Amino acid sequence: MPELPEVETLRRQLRPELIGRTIVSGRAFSSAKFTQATDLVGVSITEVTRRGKYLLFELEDDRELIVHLGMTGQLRMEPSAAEPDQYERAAWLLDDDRRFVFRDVRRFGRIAVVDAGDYSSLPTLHHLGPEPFDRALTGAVLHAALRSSDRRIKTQLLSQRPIAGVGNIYADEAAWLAMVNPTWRRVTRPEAERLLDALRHVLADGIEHGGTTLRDYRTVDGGEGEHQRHLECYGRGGRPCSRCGTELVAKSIDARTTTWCPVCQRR
DNA sequence: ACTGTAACCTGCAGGC
DNA sequence: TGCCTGCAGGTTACAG
Repeated sequence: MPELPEVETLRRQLRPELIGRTIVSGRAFSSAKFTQATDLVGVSITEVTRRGKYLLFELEDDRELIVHLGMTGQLRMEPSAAEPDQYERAAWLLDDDRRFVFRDVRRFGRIAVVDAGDYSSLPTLHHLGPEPFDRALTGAVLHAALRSSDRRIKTQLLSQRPIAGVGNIYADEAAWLAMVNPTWRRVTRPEAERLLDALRHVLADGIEHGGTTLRDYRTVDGGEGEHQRHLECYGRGGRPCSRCGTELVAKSIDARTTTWCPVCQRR
């Protein structure tokens, strides 16, 4: 499910519910990916932040609870009496008699409890690139980052190194908007400028629309996002480009389906 | 240090 | 109806 707009939507919804709440107890599905959820007893949440696709719950004891949603993760608030379903992977009982629940059908998600700021156990977070809306991230900075590798632009974006939080949907959307071909291995400085503008544009739109619900993604209240109604490129292979009418092409690029317009996204 | 590939999981849609 | 294959918002371990 979850790219930056989906995770940011959840962060904004969870923050007022969780700040100041004390975790009474935690339970977890019996897999090392989730069992650290049980390490939190009698500790309160002081802030809810985000880096890329990672949700960070700051705790009063200078630790952080980190949640990554994988492909199918969901976060919910429930009354403590609610029946857990078979896909619940972690749940925390709060001092207001509600449960904060992590549900994840495919179990690609992950729960970690770390000392504040110590991300060495999560390689992608540890080496995460700048936030898309960080003012220090300029076209020149993105250009330099993309030049440091010969991998395809799409692959580099998905690596989380040049910029944080971009996944398959928003990578295809931004490349289309910027008229940059995702299969290129190098971009010019002006192309990098356009790509950064486009990334910011599609991510901001995604947040504005509460995220993209294709299958599993749900907001905290169980609702769907709206951004799937605004997609111009992702998932539209074989259909006409809304800019020029040419049939969009979909091919597997480094094992991820990638869609682009062979006319607009051409030099 | 970097890169490509397989692996981790389950559900669902489409073809036969 | 049922079986089989391929595909899905991601990250990470491992081999070269």
